Amino acid sequence: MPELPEVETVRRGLALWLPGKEISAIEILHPRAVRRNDGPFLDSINMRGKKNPLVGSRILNISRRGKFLWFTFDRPFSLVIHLGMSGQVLLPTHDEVNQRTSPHLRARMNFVEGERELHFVDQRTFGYLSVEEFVSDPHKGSFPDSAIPKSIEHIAPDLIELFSGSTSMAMDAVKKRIRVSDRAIKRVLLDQEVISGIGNIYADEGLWAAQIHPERSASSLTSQKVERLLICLRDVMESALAAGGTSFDDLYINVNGESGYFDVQLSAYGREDQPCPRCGTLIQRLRFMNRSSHLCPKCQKKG
DNA sequence: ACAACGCCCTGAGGGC
DNA sequence: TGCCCTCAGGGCGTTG
Repeated sequence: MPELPEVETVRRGLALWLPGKEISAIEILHPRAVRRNDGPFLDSINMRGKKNPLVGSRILNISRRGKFLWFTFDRPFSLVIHLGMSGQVLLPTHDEVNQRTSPHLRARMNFVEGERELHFVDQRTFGYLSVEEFVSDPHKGSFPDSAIPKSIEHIAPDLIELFSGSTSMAMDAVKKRIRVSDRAIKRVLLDQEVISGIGNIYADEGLWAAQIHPERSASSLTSQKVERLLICLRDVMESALAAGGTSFDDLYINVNGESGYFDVQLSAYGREDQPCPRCGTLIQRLRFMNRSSHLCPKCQKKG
C-alpha cells in the first residue's frame, strides 16, 4: 500500500531516468486509468483522433506531495499520478517488455530517447493518471514561482515538507489544527487536508511509537504529545524510506520491480496476536473507520 | 461549516 | 472442485 515512503521511493527511481526525455507515444489500456481530465484538457490523454498534448512534451522534473506524484514538462501543464492501493510505475527496458508484461498494465508511455518505457500497472484500479493545469501552491507562494497541479491544491503539505520547513505551514499551525479537532486522532492523521502522506500502515506505526490509542480524541492530546507523535511519524517514515518502503503484500514495488524491506521492521501493523516489541503484550486488531487498527492494549491506553 | 458514510476495484483466502 | 463471502483501503462525491 503506497504511502509517503513508497511514493517517494518511486519518485526517486523515476527522477533518475525520466528528466530530459521526450514523450513519443502514450497508450491508455483501461478507462479508469485516466481521471478528471476536464476543462482545457478534456480527454486530453485518451485522445482518439486528437493530438495528445503529452506527445512531444519533454519531462523536466518529478515532484511529490504526500501520496501524489506529478511530472512537469516544458509545457504549462502537469501529469499527476496517484498509485491508489495497488498502482505501480515501472521503467522496463524494451527487452523486459518483450519478455513479460503484467496483465494489469493500464497505461504505457514511450520516449524518443533511451532503452526504457514507462508502464502504469494497477491491479485494483484505484490509481490514475490525469493531465492538469497548474495553480498557485497555497502552501508555498504564488503562481508561477510556486505552482501545483489543480487537484492537489487542497492537499496539505506532508511530514517531510513540514520538518524541512519548505512550506509556509509551520509545526505550530499543524499542531493547532490537530488539537482543535474532536475527531479520533487516527482519523485526523489520515485526513490528507490536515497533513498528507500518512496511510493506514504508518498511522498505526506512529501511534504505536508515540503510545497513543488511535481512537483517542485529538483534542485530548497535549501539544507536547502531538509534537511527539509527529516526530514518531517522521522517524518511522524515514526508516521506511531508507529500507525502500514497505511491501506488505507484494503490491508495492519500485520502478525496477523490486520490493521494499520495511515490512520486517513493522511493530504493530499486521502483527495481530504477536508480542508488542516494547512490552510483550499481544498486539490487538480493532475495526475502526471500516478498516483495521493495530495497537498494543497496554502501551496505548484509550482513557 | 464540518464530519461521516458509501462506493470504486481485484485477488487472496476461508468456509462449506 | 467450486461457489460465495470477507477483507485489503485512498480519495472523493454524497449525505447528514
